[in-house]
Amino acid sequence: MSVRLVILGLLMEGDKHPYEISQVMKERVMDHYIKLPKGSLYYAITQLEKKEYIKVIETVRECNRPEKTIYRITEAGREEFQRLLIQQFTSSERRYHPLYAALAFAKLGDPLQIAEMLRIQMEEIKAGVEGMERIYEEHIPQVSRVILHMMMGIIEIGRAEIKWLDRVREDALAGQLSEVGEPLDLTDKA
Amino acid sequence: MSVRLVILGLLMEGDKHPYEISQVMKERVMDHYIKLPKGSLYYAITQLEKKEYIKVIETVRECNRPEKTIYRITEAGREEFQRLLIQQFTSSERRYHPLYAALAFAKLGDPLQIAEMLRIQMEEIKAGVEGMERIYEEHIPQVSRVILHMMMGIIEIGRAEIKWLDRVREDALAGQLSEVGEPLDLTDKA
DNA sequence: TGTAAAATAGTCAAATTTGAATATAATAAT
DNA sequence: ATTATTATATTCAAATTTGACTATTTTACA
Repeated sequence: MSVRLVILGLLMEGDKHPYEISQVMKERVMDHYIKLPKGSLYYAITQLEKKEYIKVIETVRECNRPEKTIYRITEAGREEFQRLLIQQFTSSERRYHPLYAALAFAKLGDPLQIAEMLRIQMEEIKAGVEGMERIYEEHIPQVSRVILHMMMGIIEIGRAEIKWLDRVREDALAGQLSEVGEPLDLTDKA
Repeated sequence: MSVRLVILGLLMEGDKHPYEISQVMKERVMDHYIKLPKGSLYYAITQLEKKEYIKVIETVRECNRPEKTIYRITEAGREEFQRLLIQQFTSSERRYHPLYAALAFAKLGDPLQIAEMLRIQMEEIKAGVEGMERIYEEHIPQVSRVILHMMMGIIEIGRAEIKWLDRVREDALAGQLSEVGEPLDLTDKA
């Protein structure tokens, strides 16, 4: 799972406590492209410690704050990281867009309501793409090309989704979603 | 969750036993765009029955096969279906490509190995897209436009991913993934 | 004729994910 | 001065997912 990859990857740079991992991810806008809920973070930390891929270095208490438990990656952890990196690169996990399931049953819903919901979806995706475009521009001088590539991937996949949903929405507005035997017109109007 | 939507959606067409739901999904190639492992299917059935969205109609035993428990959707179930359909259409669940996490830590891996893994990924995606293109062509005369739209979405998102990964791979081969401050060249070479 | 594979139908323990709850301190706002 | 919000830091129960296992029948095939 990517959670472990991220934890080990960030610990490769230096010792950290779990909350700090979460912070670093935000600073580097990783939370925009990697999912890591807190529950999963602490759970994964426990698992990694059990398997001795990481170990506790010290527990610090500043002021009256809760204790911070600082972890360090072990030699076995570094090997595990390489394994996980390859696994992540070769993962053939399929991703299912929630709208696939929705569209599969669209005939049982109200076309105009569907058109409206698609419009909102498109706006959300557009907002996400524009946000990532800004982040991309800001990061050009600072980050490596591979990170820029990754961001550009998010942008272009988002753009493809918008084009796609725009066609579906037009059809919904025209009340043609349920028509059978009519091939789609895919001429690019953009 | 989409599992419940699918179960209720298929039961809207008529009574079925769990295994039959699984079969119908395969016949309609839904397994290509909706994830529904068996464990989750039976779990969801139990949950839906608890909440009385579906009820047992009869248990049949043919020959010496295991019993088939046949379910029917209730009136409350039909209402729940409409609720779930809207929820699915308005879901803003973000989808995280496994390669995002992989690329975020690519600097800690071997560039040539990464290029090779990206090549394999691209081939897998290409195979998926070509498979869906065939399914699309075959289904044109039989299914509603909304289903064609959905399939075309899968195809076009896949194509966008291939173009994206092709650029990343070129950079990996050129050993440029870790370079900082170099904007990407996005001129379309296709 | 034997035997391997695929289809039928479902169960279950274990791993994981989710999201809310806990507790305190610092900062901002009215 | 008081209230609200954000930040720090973690825990936990409950819901869900996974994937392997059970058991039988039918079909393919050598």
